[in-house]
Amino acid sequence: MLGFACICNTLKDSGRFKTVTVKTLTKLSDEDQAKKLKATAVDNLYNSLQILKWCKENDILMYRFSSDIIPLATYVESWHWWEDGDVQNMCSKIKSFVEENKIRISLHPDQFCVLNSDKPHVVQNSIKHLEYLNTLSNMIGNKLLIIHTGSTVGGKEKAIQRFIESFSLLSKDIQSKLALENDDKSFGALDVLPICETLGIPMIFDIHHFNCLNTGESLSDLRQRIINTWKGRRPKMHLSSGKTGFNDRHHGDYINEEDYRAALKFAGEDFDIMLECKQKELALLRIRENEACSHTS
DNA sequence: CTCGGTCAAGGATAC
DNA sequence: GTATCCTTGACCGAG
Repeated sequence: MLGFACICNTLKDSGRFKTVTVKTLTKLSDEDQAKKLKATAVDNLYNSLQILKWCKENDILMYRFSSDIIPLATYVESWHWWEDGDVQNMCSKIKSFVEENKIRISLHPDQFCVLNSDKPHVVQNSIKHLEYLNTLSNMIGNKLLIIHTGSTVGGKEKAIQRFIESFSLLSKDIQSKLALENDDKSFGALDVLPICETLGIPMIFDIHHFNCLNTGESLSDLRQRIINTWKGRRPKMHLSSGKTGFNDRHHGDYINEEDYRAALKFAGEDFDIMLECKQKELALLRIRENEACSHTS
């Protein structure tokens, strides 16, 4: 099964997300601030639902939500978004739709969520960010929050220890949703696997990140260990192509043929594949077209 | 209207 | 320490 992330180009404006800047917000009265934040949040939730419906119509049953649905979620104290009736209403519509259609959903915190930072305030902010995403997750029926290990300050060993310490500070609810993904610069598959095994959380295998960062380990050696971290749940992996070549860290617009074949080979019958390329759903549709062509020829 | 500098949030790197 | 870049999509002020 294939899925895509965040934006749906096909839906034009209703396939994207709006946000609010602090600069704009501070020019408004308290009342107008709440109005603006609410209008944006409800709009973003509505658009998320439109994308899910589009997915269903197109037989795409895996989707990753934008993490920016609630604007300035952990920054503004004046509006309790989770207590807003209209927000709750939109969330429950999303939750029902996801459950009825068995769509596999997930959320990624942004890059500034660094659980293993050496700066205590950064860890606190990261936990706040995860708490926001966890609350939203419970409202829309999401069970998977995918994060990276984070910083390497002080060396990888110490950084991993800090990650494990921060993990222990999280609520059980958040812990049960977290999955850890290998990255392309610092923490490779062989760094992430032991952390996942220690903490008992699933590992998201990103095959493009693996291509950018590995120490010569073979895919076949990793495969079963990764599957084991999912403890019977169906594993999920990420796929993208380098913009200018095999191990260019920048993501390309589409998935190229060789990368797709390699991912399919790794996935076998076991993994769902989340596409992470610039052209989102268009890349997924292109893969399908190519497969249809090769079947008929 | 379009364009391009800017934006809550962190980190890595070079000096 | 400080400056600068990484990186993403949308904002927003200038023209």
